[in-house]
Amino acid sequence: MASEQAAGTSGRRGYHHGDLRNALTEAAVERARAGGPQAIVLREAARATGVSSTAAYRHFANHHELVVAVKDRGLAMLAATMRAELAAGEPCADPGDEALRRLRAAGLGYVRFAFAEPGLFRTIFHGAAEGEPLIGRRQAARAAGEDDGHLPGTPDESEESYSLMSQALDELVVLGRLPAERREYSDVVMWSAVHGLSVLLLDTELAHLPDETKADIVRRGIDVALNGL
Amino acid sequence: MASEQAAGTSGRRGYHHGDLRNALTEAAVERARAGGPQAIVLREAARATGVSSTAAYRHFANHHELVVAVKDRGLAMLAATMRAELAAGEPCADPGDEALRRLRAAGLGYVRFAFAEPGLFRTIFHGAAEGEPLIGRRQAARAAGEDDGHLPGTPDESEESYSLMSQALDELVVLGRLPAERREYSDVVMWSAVHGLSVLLLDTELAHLPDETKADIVRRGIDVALNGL
DNA sequence: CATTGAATGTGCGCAGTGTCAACATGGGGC
DNA sequence: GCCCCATGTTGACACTGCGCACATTCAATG
Repeated sequence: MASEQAAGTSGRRGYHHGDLRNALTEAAVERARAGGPQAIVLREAARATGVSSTAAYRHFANHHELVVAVKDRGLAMLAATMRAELAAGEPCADPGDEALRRLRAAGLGYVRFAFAEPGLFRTIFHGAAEGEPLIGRRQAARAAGEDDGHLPGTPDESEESYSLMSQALDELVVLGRLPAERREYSDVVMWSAVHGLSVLLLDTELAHLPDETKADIVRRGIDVALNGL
Repeated sequence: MASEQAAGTSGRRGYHHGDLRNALTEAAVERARAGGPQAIVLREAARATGVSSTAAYRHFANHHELVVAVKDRGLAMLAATMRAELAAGEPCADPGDEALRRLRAAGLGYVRFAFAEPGLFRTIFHGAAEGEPLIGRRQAARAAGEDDGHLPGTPDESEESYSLMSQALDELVVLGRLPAERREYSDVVMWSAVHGLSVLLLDTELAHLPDETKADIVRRGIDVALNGL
């Protein structure tokens, strides 16, 4: 009866699937890529995986947990895109220029991901109405003991996409390219700049602009942020 | 049978309601304020208005149109908040300073609205998956003839929240506080800055920060944008 | 190796949603 | 005064998330 999934791929060995949670998540990711967070429907994911709807509830307490799983995947892909953007450009000789290049590349990677995977991007930032932890959920792994200079409430370092920008900013301070007193909140402001660009160019009439114009706007936006810092 | 609505308020005079579309929209706005876009449910709005669910389809082609109506109201309230913020501060003597003050106030008003009405704010920017006109839908009123320097795809002037910032920028150029060659895209960048701040401080763990910290971040963010321009 | 209990998957049912089709009503124009 | 059409109503369909009772399998234990 299992129509869609060929038993070959990480297959179900009989009655038990073997990796249902992952399979469901993957199916959900696929839907989210195509249709955004609204397209994540538990029953459909189950159907696509060739399993009954209620089976999903053995691996996710409710629909929302499925969405959270998709968010995590999206976050990982976002970080990967940013890392790729970092690696793409060639390093600058001067350490200060290099740190700046990395900051800019991180921001660009952020926006690029939003454009490349709008469905996932929208899914990542969705449904935060009830103060749920949207980013950096993996903090559970770290005991809540140490009191570093870490701004509480900020995405913790385990969230790579955030730390990529944050680290570059730290370097800029060390290298004297950014006055230390302006370091505070700079990470959040930088993040907010690229996020705002992404959202507006994606979910607004600005989305209808030709791609080159969008690219110009993004460049301008990032420049403004870097200048302003 | 009509349980909730007292027949007093703009009442139904018998079988026909008289102003159903508005009544439904208002009910929907109320739900959106409390629970964001997801809370806009057509049947509920009808129920709250004391009317059958399908009656709504005489005024809205589908659920989405109801949401659009709520968006429009939200947009109007956003503009009102920004205008209020403009009027709140006292004007500066120097025209240049004044234009700058207005730009800053407009941005601040934007963020303030997001904080004051998160549900509506989220509703305004929601579900743009299929290139729908999110902002400035009233453009239908204006024939598509004249070719001003208006960047096509940009929210048109009828969208007040946008034009408030745009006008302030124009004044800055006229008064020589902003080089003309940097004027292009400045509006979008400014908009994106305040939007990014709003979204992140609302739909992220940053939402858990104490209010004063958030205010600091917003100030910093706006300063960075203004500086960078 | 047989048994047994927990993990996993199935079927069925409930409440709630968006939407459509067929019918009822009543207010405004001839 | 009559008739038409905008407006509102009832009933139904397909779909969703989710809970409950039952079926099956896997793995550990005697």
